Amino acid sequence: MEQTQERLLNAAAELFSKQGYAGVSMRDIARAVGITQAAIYHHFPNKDALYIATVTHLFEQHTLGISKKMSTIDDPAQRLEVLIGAMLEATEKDPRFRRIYMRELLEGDEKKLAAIAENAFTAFYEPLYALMGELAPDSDPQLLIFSMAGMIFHHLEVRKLAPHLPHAAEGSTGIPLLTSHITQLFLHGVNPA
Amino acid sequence: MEQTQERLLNAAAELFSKQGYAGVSMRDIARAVGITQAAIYHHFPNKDALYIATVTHLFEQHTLGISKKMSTIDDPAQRLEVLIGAMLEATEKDPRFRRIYMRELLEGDEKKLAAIAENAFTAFYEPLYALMGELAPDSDPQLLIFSMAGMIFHHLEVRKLAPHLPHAAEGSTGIPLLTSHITQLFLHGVNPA
DNA sequence: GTCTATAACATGATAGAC
DNA sequence: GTCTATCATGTTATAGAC
Repeated sequence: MEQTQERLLNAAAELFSKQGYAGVSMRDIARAVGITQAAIYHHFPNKDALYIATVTHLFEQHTLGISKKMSTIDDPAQRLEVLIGAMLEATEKDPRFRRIYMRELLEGDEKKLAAIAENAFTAFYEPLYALMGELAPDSDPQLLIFSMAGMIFHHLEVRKLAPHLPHAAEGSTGIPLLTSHITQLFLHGVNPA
Repeated sequence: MEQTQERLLNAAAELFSKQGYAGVSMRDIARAVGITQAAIYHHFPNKDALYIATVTHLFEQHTLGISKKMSTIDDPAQRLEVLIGAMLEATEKDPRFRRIYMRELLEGDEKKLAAIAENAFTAFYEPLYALMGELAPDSDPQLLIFSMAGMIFHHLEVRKLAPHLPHAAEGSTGIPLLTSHITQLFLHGVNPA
């Protein structure tokens, strides 16, 4: 069973994303996989390494498909819409990526953030950076990336809160609607002429 | 010293917002205030009660003067810029509110979120809703609010990660620059004609 | 590759002196 | 109101059998 490592990574992703690093014990993860806590140490040297491997694995899984989807499209505006739609779809289907990302921004120490940035994020970041350069050669690409990502993540993150606010929409907000909302806002602002 | 309770709440807010519930021990909080761990139990019956009191206190404190700042301005676009600037400034000056908000979105149960929405957000939410209605009568105000909030929060949240990404900007990104970036993007999109 | 056993330490909470 | 001392439990990690 070489696949134990894979199962560990998946169980860990589920637990860490929901309960955070400190909120999950090695026993919790072992129990989820059906082995004892000590056995984990055959696959990973310590909790920290398991966590970093988990995050890396999760980021790789998620960013790969999106990058591929983008690479076939020439028109920048169209590529943007595909990117936004793909990110929304991916993180709705599997919220673990988005939760870990948010968590790391909240409590990640410098060392963990550096590891994540290097191991998991750089490959995904480059095509985004290029896209923003094409869309708006005179703006700061990083600012644009962060604005886009902030909208995407927050719309999904806020779904649990939204129904409790005044003027709550009757139906739930679907991915296609969010995709076009964010794309239009990003391209043309609040009131397209 | 009746103020020990207040100091406990402030220290707890700082620590919980940074490290999460499970990531903070009663000893950590006690040390930050300069008393022993056992002494906390004179003020709060257990860790859970301390956490809930902390969040409530923080959200009450943060029932913002932002609404007031907005209320004096007639022009919607100008009001938007003031709002964005004020939110950026407030949550940079005291990141605890923003962090606890993000944290509650991540792991808050339905009951807590409902309480937060009603007690802390409704009063702040209404003028935003009105502003979006003025700016874009044909768009969904809630979607616009979430997009705006997502950008604001994410730009500040991502600051720790940004230096580790490729093409990292040389200088740090200041509030005035972020304010104009978000405002312009929100009003006119990526490439204002 | 997984187990049992255990070391070494951290944690939430309580008891009782002052 | 705060202290010291303590308890019971949970934690990461290691050692060694199978």
